[in-house]
Amino acid sequence: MLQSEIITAISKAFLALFEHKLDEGEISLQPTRKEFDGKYTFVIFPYLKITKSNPEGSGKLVGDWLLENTAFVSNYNVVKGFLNLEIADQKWVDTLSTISTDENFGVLPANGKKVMVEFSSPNTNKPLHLGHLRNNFLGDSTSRILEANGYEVMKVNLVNDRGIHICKSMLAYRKSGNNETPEEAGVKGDHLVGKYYVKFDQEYKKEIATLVESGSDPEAAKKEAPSILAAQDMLKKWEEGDTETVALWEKLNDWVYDGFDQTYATMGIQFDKMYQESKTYLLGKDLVSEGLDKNVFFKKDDGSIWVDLAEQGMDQKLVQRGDGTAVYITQDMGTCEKKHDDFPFEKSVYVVGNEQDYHFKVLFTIMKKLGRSYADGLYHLSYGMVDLPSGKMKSREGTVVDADDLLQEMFDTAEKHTKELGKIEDMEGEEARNLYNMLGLGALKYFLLKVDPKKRMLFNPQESIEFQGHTGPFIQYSHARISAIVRRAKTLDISEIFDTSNVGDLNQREVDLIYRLTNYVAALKESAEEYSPAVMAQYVYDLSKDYNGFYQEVPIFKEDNKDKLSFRIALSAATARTLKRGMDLLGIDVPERM
RNA sequence: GGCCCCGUAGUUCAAUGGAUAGAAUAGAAGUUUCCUAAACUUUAGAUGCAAGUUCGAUUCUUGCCGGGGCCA
Repeated sequence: MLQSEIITAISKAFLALFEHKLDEGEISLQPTRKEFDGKYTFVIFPYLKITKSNPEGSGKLVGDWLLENTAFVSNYNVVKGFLNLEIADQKWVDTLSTISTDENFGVLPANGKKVMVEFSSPNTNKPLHLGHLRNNFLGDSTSRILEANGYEVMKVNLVNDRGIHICKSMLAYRKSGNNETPEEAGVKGDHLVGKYYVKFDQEYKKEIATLVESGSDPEAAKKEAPSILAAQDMLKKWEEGDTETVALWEKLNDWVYDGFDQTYATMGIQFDKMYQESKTYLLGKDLVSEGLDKNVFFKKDDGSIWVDLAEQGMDQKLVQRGDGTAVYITQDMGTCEKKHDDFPFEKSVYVVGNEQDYHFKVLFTIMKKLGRSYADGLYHLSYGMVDLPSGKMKSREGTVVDADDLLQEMFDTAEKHTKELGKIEDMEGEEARNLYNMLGLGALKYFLLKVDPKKRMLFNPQESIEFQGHTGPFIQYSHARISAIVRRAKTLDISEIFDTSNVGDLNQREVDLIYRLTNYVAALKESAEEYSPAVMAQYVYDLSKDYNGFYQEVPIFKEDNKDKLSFRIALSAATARTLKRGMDLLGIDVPERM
């Protein structure tokens, strides 16, 4: 809004002054640094060839033009090549008025484009862990941001429900499970199945040790151990459709799905569509023959089929084995095609860890070589691993943080903190419980989302449950405080909630805060571009911080501030709404009071 | 061995090639007649090393060092 008006004006200035058409896309404004006067800064250095003048002279020309030809630039100064613009108070007031009255502020109109977001992608042999949480929150938040940017979004979850890993759980269960059910065991279904996965691995390791003791080569022992042979045999049976095997598989998978459903519900995450690998793993073979026909792929002497990606700076990549069986990338090709058939997207985002960077690079290149028009819209939202202070998480070594346990711990901590503060003694059971969950989940989501997705991050359990500083609860608390002001304002007799005749001169804090509010749309767009909730997280945090500082300096209901009461209430209301909107894009609820 | 990602205050994170590298937290010192002190204010503290590109480099290029990942 305001930024784009300034950019348009600068573009006009260049046309008028230098007879040069400056594309609005290439003009960028930045916030003026605190130590200088002004609100927006236009850096003139890059345009000196166009202005054919020195930085100071060029800045003065543009500044003078803006001063004369716009109503909103009230003053300017030039320091070296930086043109600092000051904005008229009335413009800030008008801007706030727009934010306060526009019900759809910060939601861009539908653009008619479809985008699919795939995330979560759990395996059905064990429960969700901390790494999945980063994935889920990123996928969910990205979906919300894309939606707010006008896209029609479909959230999908491709469940890895087949393969050798699930056979391992099945084997161990059949051997020592005594047909126990999750109800009997008193645990969630996914945890029960995970238990047998661990059991299998213990047994398997013992067998290897025995074999090595009796003189086997360690590598060979891994392949010859009875357990692994049995698992492979079971996988074969499953693929052949053996009734008993499939029945066991279905039973265990159903339990796991039940468990996942509970966890997703706790996290507040839903999907529009589920894909199962058991139904998609045979896809892609027709694409292999298509690729052969089009000479995109080639066949080696042993019958195996490859693609040569040397042109793209990669190696040759196997797409089908000599015996005609598919490899991992084959089914991904097929699934990609199927997803597009189901939902003709312009963009498709895969939220998958960065250990698969190369895999997706290859996949997208192949789809492009096969001539798929949508291939340019394929995007791998790659994210780094979550480390613990003790080091890397390894499921086999039991150093994982279980998602359900962690969530519960967050809720418990929120309850403990809240009770210690003794603030909500008037809240009843249900309401208080909701608040604890809102706070615990908010703390966790914010902690995982505020970091640039592509970076590896450190998860410190102690810090994640902090409620002070750069955290979700800090923002939630700010929202609750502002809500209290708005509530109280309603009990006062204020004829006009936003009376512009009563504004007078704006102080610095007020301008800063409106300035911050206007950045919301910019943060929204930037997030969609980068698929980065981190940008939005930073935005809401800065807004909260500014508001708290504002209130400290300009208490709203203090006697000597009465003249601007309605204006400040409008400012508070707009801040609360924008905070809520931003937090919604992160998938974090904000309380009205806490 | 080949390719990819990451190295910023004690710690965890920021910074479209822009001005004196921002926050938070831990440390030091303060603030409550006014919304809800889960707050606010002040203070000290950092770009792995070495070159190059240019008006200007945390950012781009190259080499080295360190951490992680992928491919046989």
